[in-house]
Amino acid sequence: MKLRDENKTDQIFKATLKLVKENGLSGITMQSVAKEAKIATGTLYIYFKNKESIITSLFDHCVKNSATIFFQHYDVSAPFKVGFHTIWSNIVQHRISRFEESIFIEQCFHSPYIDEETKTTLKKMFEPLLELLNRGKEQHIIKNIDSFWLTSFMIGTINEIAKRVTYFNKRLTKEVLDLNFQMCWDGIKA
Amino acid sequence: MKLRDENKTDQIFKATLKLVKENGLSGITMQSVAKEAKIATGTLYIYFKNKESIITSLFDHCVKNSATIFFQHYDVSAPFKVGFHTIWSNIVQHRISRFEESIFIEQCFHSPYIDEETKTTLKKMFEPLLELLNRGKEQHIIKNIDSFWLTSFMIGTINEIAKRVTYFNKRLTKEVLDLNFQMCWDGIKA
Amino acid sequence: MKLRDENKTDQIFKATLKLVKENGLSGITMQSVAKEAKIATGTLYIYFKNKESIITSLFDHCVKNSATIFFQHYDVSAPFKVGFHTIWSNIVQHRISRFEESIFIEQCFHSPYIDEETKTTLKKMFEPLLELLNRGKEQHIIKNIDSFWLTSFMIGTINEIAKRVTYFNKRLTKEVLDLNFQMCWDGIKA
Amino acid sequence: MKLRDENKTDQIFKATLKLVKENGLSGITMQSVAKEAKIATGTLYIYFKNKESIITSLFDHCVKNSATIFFQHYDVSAPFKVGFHTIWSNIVQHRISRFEESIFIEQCFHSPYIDEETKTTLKKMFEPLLELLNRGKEQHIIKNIDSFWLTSFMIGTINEIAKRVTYFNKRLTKEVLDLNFQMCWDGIKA
DNA sequence: GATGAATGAGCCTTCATTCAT
DNA sequence: TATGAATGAAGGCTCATTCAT
Repeated sequence: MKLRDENKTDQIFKATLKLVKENGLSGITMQSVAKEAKIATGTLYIYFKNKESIITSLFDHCVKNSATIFFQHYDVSAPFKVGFHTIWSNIVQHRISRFEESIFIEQCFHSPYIDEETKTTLKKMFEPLLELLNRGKEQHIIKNIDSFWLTSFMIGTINEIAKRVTYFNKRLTKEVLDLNFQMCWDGIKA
Repeated sequence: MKLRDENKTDQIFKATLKLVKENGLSGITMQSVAKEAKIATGTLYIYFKNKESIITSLFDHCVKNSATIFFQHYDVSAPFKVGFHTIWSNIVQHRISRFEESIFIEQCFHSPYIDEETKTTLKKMFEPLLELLNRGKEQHIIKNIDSFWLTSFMIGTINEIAKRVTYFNKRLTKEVLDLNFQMCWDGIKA
Repeated sequence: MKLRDENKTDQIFKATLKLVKENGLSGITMQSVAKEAKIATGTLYIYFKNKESIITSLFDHCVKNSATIFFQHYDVSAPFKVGFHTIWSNIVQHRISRFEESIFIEQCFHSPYIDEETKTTLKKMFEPLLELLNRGKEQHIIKNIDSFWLTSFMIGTINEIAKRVTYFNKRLTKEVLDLNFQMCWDGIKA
Repeated sequence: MKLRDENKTDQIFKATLKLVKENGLSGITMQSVAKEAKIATGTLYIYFKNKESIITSLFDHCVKNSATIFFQHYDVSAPFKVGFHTIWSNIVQHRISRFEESIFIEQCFHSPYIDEETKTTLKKMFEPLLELLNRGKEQHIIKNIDSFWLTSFMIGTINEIAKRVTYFNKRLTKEVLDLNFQMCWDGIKA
C-alpha cells in the first residue's frame, strides 16, 4: 500500500504561497496549485477537504510558525533594550525571509476565507511583547503610551521595511538594519 | 438621448471598493459589482471595456486622488516641522477615511491586474515629500538617512495606524493623533 | 432587452425526459441536457437553480400533469363501470403516451432527489378514484377489498401494459385494450 | 496464499444492491461500494474488471437467481390452478424478499449498462410459465388471450404488490395474499 | 444608453481506475 | 491478494462577456 506522503502538505503550502505572491488570492486555482506542487488536482483533495481548507490551514500554519520565530532567542531576563532588539530583529527577519507568508496573510484578511474569530486569536501571539513593553514603561525606558499604539508603531515600520526590501530589491545590510532600528527606538523611547 | 452618465462611473467604483473590502479582489464578480452599483451587468461594459479596466481605472483614480489629498494645505514655504506635520496628518486622514481604497490598492499589488510600470509610477507622487525631507536634512532637523528609509518609516507607521483604527474600531482622538505623530517625529528627528 | 423565454423550461424538461429514458437518471449531465435542449449549459442555470432543481421541478410538473389527465372526461354522476372505465383508459393512455414521464418518476423514487414528503403527497392525487371505488363497494359492484389493494391491482396491470407496449413495440388496438380492461374488471368485480 | 475469496463477490453485490435502493444507480460510486462492502477500492478491481462489470454481473446474478426461485416447488403435473398459484406465490415472495434486486433491475433497464440483447434473454426465463398458461387455455380454465398479455397482467399486479408492501410497510398476511391472488385469478380465469 | 438573458470557457470537485507497497 | 494513495478526465456550476431588445 502506498502510504500517505506527509511532506505533500508542505509542497501544497509552498505552491500556494508562491502563487498568491504572484497572482494574489484571486489568482490561485486548484489546477495551478496542483501543477506548481507537481501533483494531480485530485491529490489535493486527499490532503485537504477543499480549496478553503488549503487556505485556512495554510493561514494557521503561517501564524503558528511566525509566533515561534518572533520570540526565538528572546531572553525574558535580559535588559529591556536587548529584548526589544531581539524581537524587533526576529520580526524583521521573518517578514523578509517569509515575505510570501505576509502577503498571503494580508490577502486572507480581506477574503471570505478567514472569519472574525481567527482574526482576533491572532492578537494573542504578541503577548510576550506586550509584557516586555509593560516592563519598559515601568522602568521609564519607553514612552508611557498604550501598548496598542506602541506595537502599531513597531509593526508598521517593520512591515514597510519588508515590503520595500522585497519590492525594490534592497539588500538589508547591517547598516540599514541599525538605521531602521534606531528610528524605531527613538520613536518609542521615553 | 441621454448622455453617458458620469455618475455611474462613481457608482461602479464605490461598489467595487466596497466589495473588495468585504471579499477581497477574488470576491468581486461583474455580476456583484453591477448589483451593488444598482445597474445591469451589460451597463458595466458601456463604461468599461472589461473587468481589468474597472480595476486598473479605479487604481489610477485612487492614486491620483490620494496624491492631491496628501499635499492639500501644504505650504512649501512653511517651517519644516509644520510642513511635515501637514503631510503626515493628510496621509493619516486619507488612509483612514478612504481605507477601502488602501485595501484595494494593496490587493491590486499582488494581482495580475497591475503591471510593474504602474507600480513604479506610484513613487513619483511622493516627490514633494522627498523635497521636504531633503530640506529637513539640509537644515539638520532630521536624521541624515536615505529618504527611501525615512518615507518607509513614515508610511509604515501611518498604514498600521489606519489598519488598527479600522479593524479595532478605535476612535482617532486628537490625543492619539498627537501621540503617534510624536513617535514618528522622534524617530526621524536628528 | 432580451426577455426570458418561457418555453425554454419546456425544452429543458423534454430534453431531460428523453435523456432519462435513454440513459437513466445516472446518465444525465447538465451538458447533455443543455445540448439536447439546444441551449448553453449556463442557460440552464438561468431557469433552474441547479441539477436537483431541474429534476424536482420536472417531477412536480409530471405529477400535476398526470393528475389532470387521469380524471379528464370523468363524470362523477355516471354509472360506476363507466366512470371506472374512463379513469382506467385515461391512465393507460397517459402511461403510454407519456411513458418517458413514468420512467422518470420511477427513477426519481430511488434517487436522492425526491424526499419522503413528496412521495406521500403523490397519494392524494388518486382521491377521486378512491371515492369511486367506495361507491362501487357500497353498490356491491366490486369486491369489498381495502382500496389500497384495489388500486394496487389496477395500477399494477396498467403499468405493466405501458411497459410492454413500449419495450416490445406493441400496438395498443381497441381489441387489446378491451381484453386488458376485461381482465382488470373481472379481477375487481364482486 | 489466500484464495480469491468468493465471499467478497457477495459482499460487493449486497453493497451495490443496498446503495442502488438508497440512491439509485446514479448514486453508486466505486468508493461507496467498497466502503459499504468493507473492502478497499482497489480490491473491487480484483473481483471485477470495472464498474460496468459489477453491474452487469449483478444483473445476471439476479436474473438467474430469480429464475430458479420462480419455479421452485412447481410440479408440472399438478392441476393448473395449483401450479399457477405456486408460481404466483413464488414470484410475490421473491419480489418482496428481494425487493432491492427488483429496483436494481428496473434501474438497469434504463441505463447504458444493459444492452438490448440482455433484455430479450430475460423473456426466456418465463418459459415454464408460458407452457402452463397454454395448458390452462387448452383446458379452457383461463381466458384465451395471448400469453403476452396474461403474463403482463400477472406480473403487473405482483410488481405493484411488492412495491406497496415495501414503500408503505404493509405486512403481507395470508389474508392479503389470498385476496390479491383471488383478484388475479378472477382476472385471468375463463 | 440600458437591460438582463444567453453563452461557453474555466473553475472546483468527484470518481473510475491504476499502481506502489 | 489487499490496500488506499495517486491520477486526470469529466461533471456541476460560475462568471466575464456578448447580444437581442
